[in-house]
Amino acid sequence: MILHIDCNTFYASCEVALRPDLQGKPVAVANCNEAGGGIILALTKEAKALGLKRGDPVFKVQDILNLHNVAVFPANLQKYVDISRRLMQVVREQGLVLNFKQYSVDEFFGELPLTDVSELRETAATIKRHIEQCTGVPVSCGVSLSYTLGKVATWYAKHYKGYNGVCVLPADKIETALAKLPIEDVWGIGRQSAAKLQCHNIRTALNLYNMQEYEVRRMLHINGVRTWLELHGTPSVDIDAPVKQKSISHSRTFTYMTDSLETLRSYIAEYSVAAARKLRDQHSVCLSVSVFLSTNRFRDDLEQYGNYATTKLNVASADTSILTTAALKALKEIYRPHFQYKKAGVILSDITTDEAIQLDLFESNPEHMRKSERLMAVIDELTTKYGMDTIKLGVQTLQHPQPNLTNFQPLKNQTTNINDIIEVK
DNA sequence: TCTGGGGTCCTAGGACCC
DNA sequence: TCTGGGGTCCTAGGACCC
Repeated sequence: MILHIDCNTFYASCEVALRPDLQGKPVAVANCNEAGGGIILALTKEAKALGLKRGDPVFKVQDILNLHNVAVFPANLQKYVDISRRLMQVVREQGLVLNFKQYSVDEFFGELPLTDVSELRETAATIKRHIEQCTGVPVSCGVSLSYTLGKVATWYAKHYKGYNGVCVLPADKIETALAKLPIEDVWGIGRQSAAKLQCHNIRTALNLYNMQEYEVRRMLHINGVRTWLELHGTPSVDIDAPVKQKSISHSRTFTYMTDSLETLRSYIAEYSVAAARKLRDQHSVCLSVSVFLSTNRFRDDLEQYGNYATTKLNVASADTSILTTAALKALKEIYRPHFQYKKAGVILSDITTDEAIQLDLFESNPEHMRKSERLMAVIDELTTKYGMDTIKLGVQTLQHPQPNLTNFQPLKNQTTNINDIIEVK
């Protein structure tokens, strides 16, 4: 049987786990620590009770946040990744789950070599307790015949209190469970597919389950068929994460609109530096550097413009200055004066491993490449040890404002910085 | 529904080959 | 002049996920 584990309000739970004094209090995590305007990413149930919702723009709910003194944390992905790694580790050490894999930062799949329903439920409950004790993060568990059905079981574990966070869905209960599940809550059925299906009066997961395979294929193509097979108990989705990412991007929505090329150059340089670092961290190089720009899509009183361009490199690289130069060249191609820009980003693609770089017949200089590698290694070491601001390109000139919140929490790296470590008295 | 960010895979159509 | 058949590769756009 497939086990699915989903962390409850993961980002918020991580912050509370490292700040026990906030247990039972309203806590929000928002991505408002950098240049972005920011939206709410995660909320504890106490914060949800105030009417706050995931996706709310921070500026719109600022009054509620301040009135109820909600603790707002800037999103700190590295910390959440560390805690999810710890979760992986404690489950593997416990040894009850086979083939335990990470699907996303807060979701996991594995296999339980059991058939008896009550045994499955007890084992899943044991795993849940162990995770919560070792990480401080509450989780929900679902067990069934396939990945999608495992997620269906977890949906029940979360939506019905009586399950206490653990739901086992055996073969003879599948149809009953699918009958109460809205079609748009099925994993793999997004907004577009849900709308299409609803036009054909397919409103629940059971309606989809009862369709013929060829009908599903015609409407939703191969991925729809995979979901359909999963609902019928045949594991068909690939949950194995690729070893290396095939594209790496870094983008932000700016706090203020700007029409200045100099400002945009500074943003694009900063995003290139960040993307190049991610590229080196996975020991890759890239051949394509793309840049995109757009105006504020929510301001219909202003003229809209959006575009992107790609610079192809002759030799694959992960050198910050080479990638930044390429990005600035692409920016120059698409920049038009007199527009108010709100968002920009850099995307690195055509990624390959840094172990076998195809040289350019005429232009490559192995000596330069060795120097570049050493320089990047030194920069990465410095910024890891002393912070990202330690050494910068000349074109990076930006300062970032802080949001205007009474209970805004300082960025703390309890999992990586000895000075931020949690104190136990 | 709406002031995020970062990914993946699939499909259709065009350009090209023999 | 005659209205084939069988491929590959690339790209943009769309759909999905967290």
